[in-house]
Amino acid sequence: MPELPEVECVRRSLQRLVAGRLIGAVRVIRPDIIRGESTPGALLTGQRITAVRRHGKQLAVVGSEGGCVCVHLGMSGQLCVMQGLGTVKGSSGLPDLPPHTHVLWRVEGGLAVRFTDPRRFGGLWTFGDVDALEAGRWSALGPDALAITPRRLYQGLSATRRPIKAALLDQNLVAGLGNIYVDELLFSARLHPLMPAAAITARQSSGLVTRMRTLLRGAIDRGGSSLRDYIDAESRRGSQQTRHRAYGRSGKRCVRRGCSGRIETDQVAGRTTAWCPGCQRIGA
DNA sequence: CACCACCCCTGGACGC
DNA sequence: TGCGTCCAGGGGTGGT
Repeated sequence: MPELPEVECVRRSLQRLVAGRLIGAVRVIRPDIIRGESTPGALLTGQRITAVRRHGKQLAVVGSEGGCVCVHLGMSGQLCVMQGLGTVKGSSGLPDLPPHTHVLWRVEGGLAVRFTDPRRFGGLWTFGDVDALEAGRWSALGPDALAITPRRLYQGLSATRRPIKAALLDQNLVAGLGNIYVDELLFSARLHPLMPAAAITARQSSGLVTRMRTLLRGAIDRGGSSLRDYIDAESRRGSQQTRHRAYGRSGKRCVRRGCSGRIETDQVAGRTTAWCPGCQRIGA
């Protein structure tokens, strides 16, 4: 579900609400979504949350004893802070949890953080420390999409024969873009999704980096794209979906002034891809 | 090595 | 109302 802007919004809301607080207990409802050690200690019980970090679409909750839990939301995952758990609710003494809640952390101050994921494409990965996460799970990821340099993107794109859409979706090349934001980025840069990645010029590549930053930062400012079920850790929806110019606009008129094209869709790199045949070109 | 097809799961929208 | 089909923002893996 979530791409870089949505994951960053979750990170910020978690940071605001639970950073500095002590994790009191953890309840694991579905153990099979956890990879690595799944003891209470590995899940940060007894540790204070010192930071919530992000690389691409992945989050890492870091504990005061060095422990680290990497969270990947997949397509349908949510990390949500629940409030008002200071008092006992219901006869069971447990809060009403939404379906598909797999892990629940109790946090100091009557709070709880729940990980919910109906499709279970997401999951949790525990590490002894941040270094182990970076040397392990995050080591193959490319630079974060908000930090990649024009030179690095150019090198990455030049080295593959794939269409540019497939290359930009590859998290090992650049981390954080998904199907929505790649289509929006290519629309913004007027590049056709089937253009061979290696055909890009250094100039076009640095233009892509500039547009990528503007697009992603703007989306973060608007709280991300809420197409169906995306909400941040405070259950807030975003509004970036109202700004999409290619994604989800199949058959509609291109919004560019002077362009008479209609948005077309087809499968590229196994994903539904939307572009304007009028202003997105393979060459120049 | 690089790439593609396929698989993993559930829920919502739609057609009959 | 109910059932079948298709589709969805994620990634990993095995085969060519």
